[in-house]
Amino acid sequence: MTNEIPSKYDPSTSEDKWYKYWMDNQLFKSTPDNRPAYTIVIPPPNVTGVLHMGHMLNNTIQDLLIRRARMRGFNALWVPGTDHASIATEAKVVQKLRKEGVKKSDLSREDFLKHAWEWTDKHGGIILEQLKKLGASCDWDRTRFTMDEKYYESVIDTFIDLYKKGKIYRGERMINWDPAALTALSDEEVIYKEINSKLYHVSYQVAGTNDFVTIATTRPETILGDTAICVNPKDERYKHLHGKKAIVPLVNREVPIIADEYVEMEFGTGCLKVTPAHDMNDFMLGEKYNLQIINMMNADGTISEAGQLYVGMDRFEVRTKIVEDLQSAGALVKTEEHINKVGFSERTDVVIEPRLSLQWFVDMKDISKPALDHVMNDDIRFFPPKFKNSYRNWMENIKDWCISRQLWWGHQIPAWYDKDGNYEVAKTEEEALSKFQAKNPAITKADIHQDPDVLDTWFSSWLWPISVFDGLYSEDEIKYYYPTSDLVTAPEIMFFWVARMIIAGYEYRDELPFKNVYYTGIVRDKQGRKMSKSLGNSPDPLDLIAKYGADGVRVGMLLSSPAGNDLLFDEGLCEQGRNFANKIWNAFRLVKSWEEKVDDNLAQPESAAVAVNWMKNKFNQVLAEINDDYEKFRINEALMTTYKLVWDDFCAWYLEMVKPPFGQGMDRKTYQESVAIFENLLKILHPFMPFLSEEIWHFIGKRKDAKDSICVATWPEAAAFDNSILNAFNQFEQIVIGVRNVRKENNIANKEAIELKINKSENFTDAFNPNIAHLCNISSIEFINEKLNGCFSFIVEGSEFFIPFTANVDVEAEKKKIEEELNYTKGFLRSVEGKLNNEKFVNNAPAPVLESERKKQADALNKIKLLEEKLSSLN
RNA sequence: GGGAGCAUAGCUCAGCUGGUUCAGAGCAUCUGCCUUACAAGCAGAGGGUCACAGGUUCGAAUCCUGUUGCUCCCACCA
Repeated sequence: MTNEIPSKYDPSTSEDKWYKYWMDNQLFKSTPDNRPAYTIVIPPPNVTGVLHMGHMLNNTIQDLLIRRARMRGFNALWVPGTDHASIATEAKVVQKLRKEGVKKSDLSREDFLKHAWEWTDKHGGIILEQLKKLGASCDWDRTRFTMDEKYYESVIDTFIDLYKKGKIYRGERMINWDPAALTALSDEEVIYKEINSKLYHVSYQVAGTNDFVTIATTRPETILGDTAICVNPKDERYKHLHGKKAIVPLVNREVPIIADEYVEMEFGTGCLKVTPAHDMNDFMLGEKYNLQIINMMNADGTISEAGQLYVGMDRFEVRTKIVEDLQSAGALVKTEEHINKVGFSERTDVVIEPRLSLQWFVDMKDISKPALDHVMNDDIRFFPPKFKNSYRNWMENIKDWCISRQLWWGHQIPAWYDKDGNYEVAKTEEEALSKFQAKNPAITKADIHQDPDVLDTWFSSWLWPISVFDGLYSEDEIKYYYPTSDLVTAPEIMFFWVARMIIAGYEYRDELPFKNVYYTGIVRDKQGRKMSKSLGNSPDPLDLIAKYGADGVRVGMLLSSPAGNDLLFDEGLCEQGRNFANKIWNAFRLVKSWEEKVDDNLAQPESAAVAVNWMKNKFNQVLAEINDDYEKFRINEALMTTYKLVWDDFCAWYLEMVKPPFGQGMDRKTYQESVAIFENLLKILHPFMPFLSEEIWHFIGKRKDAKDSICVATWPEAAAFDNSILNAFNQFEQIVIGVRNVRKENNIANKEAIELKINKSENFTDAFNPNIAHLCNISSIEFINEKLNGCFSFIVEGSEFFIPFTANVDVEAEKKKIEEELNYTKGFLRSVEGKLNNEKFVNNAPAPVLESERKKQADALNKIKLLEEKLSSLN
């Protein structure tokens, strides 16, 4: 029978089968009942995204947590879904249209959105299908999308609510402007890169004199917008200039020379040109000194009419041109090489332009307070906790959130404007109109228009843990599932997303959105580079699954990724996972083969009874460790502990101990016990390896009915364990290793039965005697009270073990070995006695430590005695 | 510039509030084995001044100080 089961586990035939089985039997479905809820909401991937290694790691961990919770009797719900990813998706649609020769500006908003929805329908959900390959046990009937009708509504309601509370305002601010996407970006969407650029020294004439003052700038094109020169008030070099005016070259504008501590005297010339419309800090100076603001650039990065010169030219062309012109005008003093950091758009990778514009903001100061406090006091726990520091740092210095984006794909801002620029925030056009009419009855629909901008994507995803339930389901559902239990995400989006969800949670439910946040690391390649599509160093997760099986990949990913630490990914890890699956598979083949060997006439051998008892205790001991690891989110530890339990304790020791001798039958009791133990192992393996564990589950032991899936099997109950049997096993293990070493060193074949004589010490336990004979091919065990000559021997815990010499004995090698052990033990004794002879140690060390040192001393003395006797017996 | 963290075997990491010769695990490496579940396997072995220098202590990988090297986050100097 066994030979009908292939010796290699083949995931490809089993994985799709079991996923279908889970779906058919609706095992991932959740509706409220009287069990406690355990909820995870997926960090929604971009709707048109494709699964990458980061998703793999992240979702494997979520699946692991949810599967374990399900088995532990929780009503486990994992809510899947996708994010509309406003700017990323819009950029892709624009790009696709461009390839078709269509410009966004040629389309109406409605037509563009039609294309965007087509794109979304075509690519959306691919990633969710990929997650199924991984084994993700989401309740797919609850799949949500941030642009679903109900979700859309809750986003709009939130905006209106915050506006009414005075937490949303509209204001003219310096924002990060993406001149390619033509939209504002939040600070978090700007990537700073070090760039080799040039520092241009340009001289400005001091008005009414023949004096010149030299400034340094990396952006000479902004000279067109200069409205001041600034020096440090303490700077002796420039004191004579205070209150004077300077003439901006080329445009010949007179601007004030102001003094402010902001200027660093050491940098450049210590003299700064001020362009309030095109630099964050200059804007600040502009406000402080009431400077003129000249917006000399258009939205697309070309020079505006206000710039006077180079109108319509691109900002980078102008940079080259203006340098030439400054040179011809004799205003360019010199050019230095300079490394500085320049902000780039995360999405379009063009240089960000600081830009003054009217945008919508959320006032974060008050609403973020509870979110800070509840993380700091561990109401919401972070794993690893070190991330609390950066969280605190960000929250304490939180700035208002610019939430408007000049895009079409997203939640359109519910504000309407009349022709004079007055606005009303309302849910519908009708409502807005009536608000306008209350002030001016003459206004008609034709006079007002909705704000064309949409909201920042994160303004919808910050509601995710609430809004996946909100609207579609009853308030009872939210009460049941919210707060969710654990959130698994990347530290990179701690501010974008995690912090804001916590803020929204307290603002809208007056409660935390989740209890624990587990931060995964970044998946890197062997050289430590982040795995990314553009670098081409990321394997396709689906290829990996095809090669190693989903279980193999899951194990591979989890083996080396402690919370918050980066995962250095290497295919070897998946190989290890696959090998582990195969090991379990073969253990299954062995146990399965016993099924038909069961002989009711056979009594359970004593060795098997001992092994079963030990294995049960061992299991309980390890289970306690694993449960503890899970509590602390030490997932890789839980896996490694499980791995060793299965591979070493179960396969290498237990199965060998209960395996009947060749050609003999199996007693029913041992068989049943073995199946029961195996089933328990499968249960703790299931969160790591859902497919394999399900496959074996159905072919070992009896299943009640079709729905008797391991997914819903009960997690083993933690039970007490007997340390004495575990200690006895350790002694037994050393004895077996001792015998194996004697065999190996002296070329005694395993097939050759040998005699073993034991001179017991008081520490010797008899519990495993039958197993020694069984595992080591011992023909007879005899207990003696003397030293034997002419034997190989070894010592375990004071007991001496003798194996009669065979023909090919190497006495010298044997002596050398004993001498080595003797030296080691003497050295050990010296170190122990060194302590014990130290008066200060004896006086200061606590009693238990002293006692243990004394015991070590006694044991060592005894061992030395035995070894010396042994050595002399060989002479 | 501000903040956080890290440095232990070739690699990835454990090592909790100082106390087993405390220096560990897995992988990798090496040496034997196709032993009737598994060569995707079995049995063994080697491998580390715990970054460096001081200090506290009877005792330090563990606590303190400094040095060096690395990583991340935040801010952004024209």
